[in-house]
Amino acid sequence: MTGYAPAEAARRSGFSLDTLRYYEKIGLLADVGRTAGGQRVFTDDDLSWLVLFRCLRDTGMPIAQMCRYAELAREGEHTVDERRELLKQHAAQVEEQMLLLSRQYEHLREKIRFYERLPGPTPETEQPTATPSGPAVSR
Amino acid sequence: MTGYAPAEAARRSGFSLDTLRYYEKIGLLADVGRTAGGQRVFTDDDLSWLVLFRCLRDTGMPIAQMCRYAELAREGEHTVDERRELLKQHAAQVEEQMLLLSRQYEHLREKIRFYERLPGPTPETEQPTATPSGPAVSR
DNA sequence: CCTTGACCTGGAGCGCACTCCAGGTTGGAG
DNA sequence: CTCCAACCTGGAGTGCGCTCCAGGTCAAGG
Repeated sequence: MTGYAPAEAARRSGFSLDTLRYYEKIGLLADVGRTAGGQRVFTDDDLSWLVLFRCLRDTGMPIAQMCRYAELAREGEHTVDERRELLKQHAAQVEEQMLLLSRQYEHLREKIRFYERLPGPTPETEQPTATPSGPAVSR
Repeated sequence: MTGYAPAEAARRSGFSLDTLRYYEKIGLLADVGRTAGGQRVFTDDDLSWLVLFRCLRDTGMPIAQMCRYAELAREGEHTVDERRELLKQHAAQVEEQMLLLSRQYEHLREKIRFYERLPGPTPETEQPTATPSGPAVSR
């Protein structure tokens, strides 16, 4: 019921005004209300969509796919299966992403440990990944 | 000692040929060897740099920062402190990133659970985030 | 020697997700 | 009623990280 002015919606969603307008322009966020004079009024429903978009965006979903999802949702109840599948597929990709990220994070930590084992600028050779910890070549 | 042809280096590093050339062009990868005729020859050292770049890239470090790191490394041993700090700062950002990612992943899972609780296309209203699970507004 | 596939260069182009701008309108406070 | 900050529109511009291209060169097998 409560309506939010653009600035307030931006503040609450964490998206910029321009991004909100952009999302509407490309049809990601549809049917945003307007005042008589044409200024946008965001509802709680719009806000919860934005929360979802933030979640999907933060997890790396491309905008095109978010559009697809939103479109399906607008099409009605008979698309729930497809929507669920879309989200499940995305979740699987996020899992992969998390795995890769934590693996690479470990490499990074190892490299930092290497730097911490040499207290000050020592003489001698410098290799980038030559933390003596295994074969340098990955895959 | 072993030298790798461009295609082999690409295969081993997982970067495309174009990307390897690009990295050299912008000075990220420096002093790549050449044959008499001008064709690149990658060393194991180059390869280990590429492994590092892959790690940093996969964890979201912008190229400019990788360049900074590489430049420092080329400057010599007196930059180890700065290099360590650079990596530590990045690691901190990666931690944040992982936290955000897993939090948003949880939201995603919750949404999927919501979809799984409704077995087939049910009638009635459809709300995007209206998993009855708390305030919709996240900030 | 000839062929052919891998390689070279400089530079243009691309896809994504915004972000910025000019020039005009709206609407609530005083 | 006046003011001015917040808003509107369409469209151009940006930053990043590649990716592609044309037109030429290299080098190993036959």
